[in-house]
Amino acid sequence: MAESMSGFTRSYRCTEVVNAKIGESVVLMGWVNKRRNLGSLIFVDLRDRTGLIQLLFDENNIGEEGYAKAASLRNEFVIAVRGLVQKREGAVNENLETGEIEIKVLELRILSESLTPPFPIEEDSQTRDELRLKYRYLDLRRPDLQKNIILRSKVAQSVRNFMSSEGFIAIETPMLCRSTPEGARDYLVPSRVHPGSFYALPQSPQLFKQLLMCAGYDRYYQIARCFRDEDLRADRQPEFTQIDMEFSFADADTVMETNERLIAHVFKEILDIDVELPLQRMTWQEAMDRYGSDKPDTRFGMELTDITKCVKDCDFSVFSGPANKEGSSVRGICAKGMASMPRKKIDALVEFVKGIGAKGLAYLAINEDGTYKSSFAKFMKEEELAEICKEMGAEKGDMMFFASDTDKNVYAVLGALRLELGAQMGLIDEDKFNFLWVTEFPLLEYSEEQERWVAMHHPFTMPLESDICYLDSEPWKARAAAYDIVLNGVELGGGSERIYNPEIQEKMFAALGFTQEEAYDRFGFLLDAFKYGVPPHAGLAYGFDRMMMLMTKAESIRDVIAFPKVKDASCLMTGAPGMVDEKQLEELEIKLALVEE
RNA sequence: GGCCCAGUGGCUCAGUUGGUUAGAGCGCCGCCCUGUCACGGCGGAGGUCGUGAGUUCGAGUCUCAUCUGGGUCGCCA
Repeated sequence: MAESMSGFTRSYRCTEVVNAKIGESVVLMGWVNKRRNLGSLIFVDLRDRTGLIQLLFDENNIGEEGYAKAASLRNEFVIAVRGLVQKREGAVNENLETGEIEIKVLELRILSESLTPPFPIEEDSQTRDELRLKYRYLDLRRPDLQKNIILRSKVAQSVRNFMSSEGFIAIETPMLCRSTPEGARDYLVPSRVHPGSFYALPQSPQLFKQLLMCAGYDRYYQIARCFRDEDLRADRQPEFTQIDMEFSFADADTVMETNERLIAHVFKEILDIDVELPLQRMTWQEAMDRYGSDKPDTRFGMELTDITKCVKDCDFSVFSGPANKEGSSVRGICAKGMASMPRKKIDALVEFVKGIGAKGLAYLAINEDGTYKSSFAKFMKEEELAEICKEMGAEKGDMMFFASDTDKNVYAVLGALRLELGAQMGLIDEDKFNFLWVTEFPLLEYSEEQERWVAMHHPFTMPLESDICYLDSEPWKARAAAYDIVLNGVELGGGSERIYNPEIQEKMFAALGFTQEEAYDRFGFLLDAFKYGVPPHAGLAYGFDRMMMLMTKAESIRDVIAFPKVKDASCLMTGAPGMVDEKQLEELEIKLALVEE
């Protein structure tokens, strides 16, 4: 039977009862974490979000009836106790924050009973995700998850404090928006008042924050929920949170400088980590050439080397073909001391890169005796091999891998292989936090699917001033005044200077293949706004969930979000998304035409 | 949409080349126990192996399909 807590007022959370409270009469409430019944003595570990404290039930203190009630306690019962804080008579528990004390219970109330939980409520859960997510409210009781969720709150508060102190104004932007044609798929919300019309949930507050700059708010920020109807990943949820900001009268340098201080502030306050400023900066081209990635993990070396010029004239057509083709190249990475890598492991790496889109993987090892072990040496002259080794900086005992293809594919393959080898060889220092800025992204990238150029960042990104001249004739050559902040090989956030000149904006739309009408139909309100006095502006947005993953070293984004969704974007706890009543559809004037497989 | 991995009592797993009543630890239930904290001791309940079909004298074990979850490629301005 559930009892009332009437007359009881909780005096502390569990671990707030410290040694100094010995002798004090306290009221505690929480969950039964563990009971140990010794016959004439019962110990209960009481748990709340702060941790554990031991309760002692002794018939001499609590009476026969109270003792019987204590014996009936089971895990996850919610109880209230009144008692005295005392120094433990038995051994101290070194593993417990409150290990030197315990509560001699004088009165017990069972506020709520519990079924036996479907899985243990404990740290480092071994239970499969499916079950944990179905009973998320139980999973969220586990200390490690509580730690992450509470840390998330602290980080958000730390960000707010910093932004506020820098003169940023917190403004909320709409969740019911207009669907935009660029970018990810939108989540759509049907309008009842306008049958056949739909709102879209925001993929980001991009346009609204730019309009806030037009409106003179000068500096804006928001911890904003965003939505993208795309497939999930270990670090991607359909709804996610951005730390979003925009600056007026500011350029890229101001945005980067301010955000470096934000990062340093948060990491110092939350993790007591000193981030050395200024952060390293690297152009996109340099990042691709050195790491094969626009979000390089700089915690280890093993950088890419371009050997195109070494193999231009060789007889190995896999190399010489791309080596003599515009936009293609041959590049390699050198795994130090891995020459004796067994055949089986090499084959596994070949399979790995095939998954990235490589046709194959060439390798060249220099054995300790100076001879070669290679998949292609037989096609090459001795001096050509020596030239490659020299260019690669390889020595006896080293293993080299090569990719030859379009630059894009070579970067992708070697970038991924580098990370894989780095992990396999234990080169990554997990305690490091390596930040850097990647700058000067290409303005456009070609979409094979849409068979046109699309904005790499978004269509409102300012080209570098020096590259504006390319917009009319060769827009693919233009670089953007865009920047990403990267941490340990993860894109933490990104931003850009924005176009505030309607003429440049129209050129941009033209480069993207929009007609004047299409551009005005979708973004007319923004283009119009630019006609009424718009300050130069720039901004940035962080993926807050990813930031939390890195700060907590979580392997899955689900470990830093209270109620995450699974791979097919459904919620195992609530069953969302679900069917709706016929009546609801009627009101929306929507008829389903489900296609049967 | 493609590829890969997993699915055996409440939880986590084991289950030999397909062969008689499918095992273990934890948890759960009962009894005993005054200082435990992974409490201890004794006893007990509980699964037909995600689902369906097939191969076979015989399938947890092989085949196919399917469902569920995870990872990844495509996708994610």
